[in-house]
Amino acid sequence: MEELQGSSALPPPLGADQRSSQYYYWNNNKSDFGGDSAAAAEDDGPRRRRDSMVNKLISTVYSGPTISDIESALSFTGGAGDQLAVMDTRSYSSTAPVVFSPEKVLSKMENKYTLKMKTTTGGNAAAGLAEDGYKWRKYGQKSIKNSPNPRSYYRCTNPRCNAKKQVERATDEADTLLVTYEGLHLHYTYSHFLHHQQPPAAAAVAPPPTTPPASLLLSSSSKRPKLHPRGPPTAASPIIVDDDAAAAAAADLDLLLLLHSSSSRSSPAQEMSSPQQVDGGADPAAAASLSAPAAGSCYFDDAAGTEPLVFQQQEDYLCCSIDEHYINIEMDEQQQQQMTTANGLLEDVVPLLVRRPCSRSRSSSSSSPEATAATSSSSPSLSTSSSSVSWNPMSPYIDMAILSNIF
DNA sequence: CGGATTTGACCGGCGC
DNA sequence: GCGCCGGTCAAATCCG
Ligand SMILES: [Zn+2]
Repeated sequence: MEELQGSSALPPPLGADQRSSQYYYWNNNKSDFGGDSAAAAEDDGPRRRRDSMVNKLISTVYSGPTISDIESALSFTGGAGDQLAVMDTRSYSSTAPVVFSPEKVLSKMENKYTLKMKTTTGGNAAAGLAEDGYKWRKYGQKSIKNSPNPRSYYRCTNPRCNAKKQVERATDEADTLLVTYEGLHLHYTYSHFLHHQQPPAAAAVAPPPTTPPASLLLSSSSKRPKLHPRGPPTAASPIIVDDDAAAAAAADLDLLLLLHSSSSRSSPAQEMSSPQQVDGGADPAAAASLSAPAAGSCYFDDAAGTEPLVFQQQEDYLCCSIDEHYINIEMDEQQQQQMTTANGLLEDVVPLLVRRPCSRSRSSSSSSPEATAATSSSSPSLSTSSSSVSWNPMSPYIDMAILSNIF
């Protein structure tokens, strides 16, 4: 794995292609990143900046889409650009039958978001997992037009999961990786089980009590889907339980579990408020750093809000703020720990968090260094300490849809 | 031997 | 319609 970039060539700064549209696109400014996974090799040097620095850098880098993009994207969902979120929520709402086909839903809308993270190795590496807790199999690598670094493509190894991610190294910062996630995992992370000790099998089979009848929603498409030549995959039908599947899924709890657990932490009622309402004013600049050692910033991929928004999770579990370009998420290590273990992944959780509007604040915290030196063998390892995320506006809706079906 | 990578071919979308 | 490009496939290869 590794290798890659010899990179010498250097890219013009810029700009060459940028499209902003409703798909994804991250920083257009500096257009190169790089990539590849594996963390490999990097590490040297004096690069260990404070996270705030990182955030700063990251922030300066972004120059993507704007509010209009969001709107257009949103309109796609049927809204007029603003509060449609609420509407959507409603429509999906509770009354909906418990039938939903993740495959369908997921395929329908784009669900992508990118994270910028420093390369650091985390403990998961040892377990052979990526920093994000999932296990990925690389299925391709390609060099990108104006980027010196190649982009690698990974797919979740879980047979019934079609989550994908692409990784490239940031152009200028060797220690920064841009990871774009696409699709939600239909299962818990492996680390989740690991942390719960107990044989995975046992854990998998015995979902937490609080769990809704998630088992009923397991995808019936057990392992077949993957590794199979392009067959009419979409034949997806409502999901039905399939004991088989359940059994097979060692680490395969349903997505629902994940969503449920994370959402349970906040008042559902609040969820109804419009997720992306824009409120003018607010100076992003005013940032109060919380006592969060770790912070990450996220920005919309295709849609960068122009107005600062801030969302905060209720139990002060997390705090997110969105300024012109990104959403900053703050949490301490403990929280991160929880997020990545008990609740699934940051990756999955983020979209949910964003749905909770709240007070505004900005982040700028520094995090504790903590990096472990290990090197992971599988997929790139990233540090959880700081990351910026950007996702397509659409993604929240997916969650919403699913959630509402649950509640 | 099985699973993960590597890597060039293949393909579909898009802009010209 | 053509060619550029990013994303995937898949055969060959690597590795434990
Ligand atoms: Zn997965």
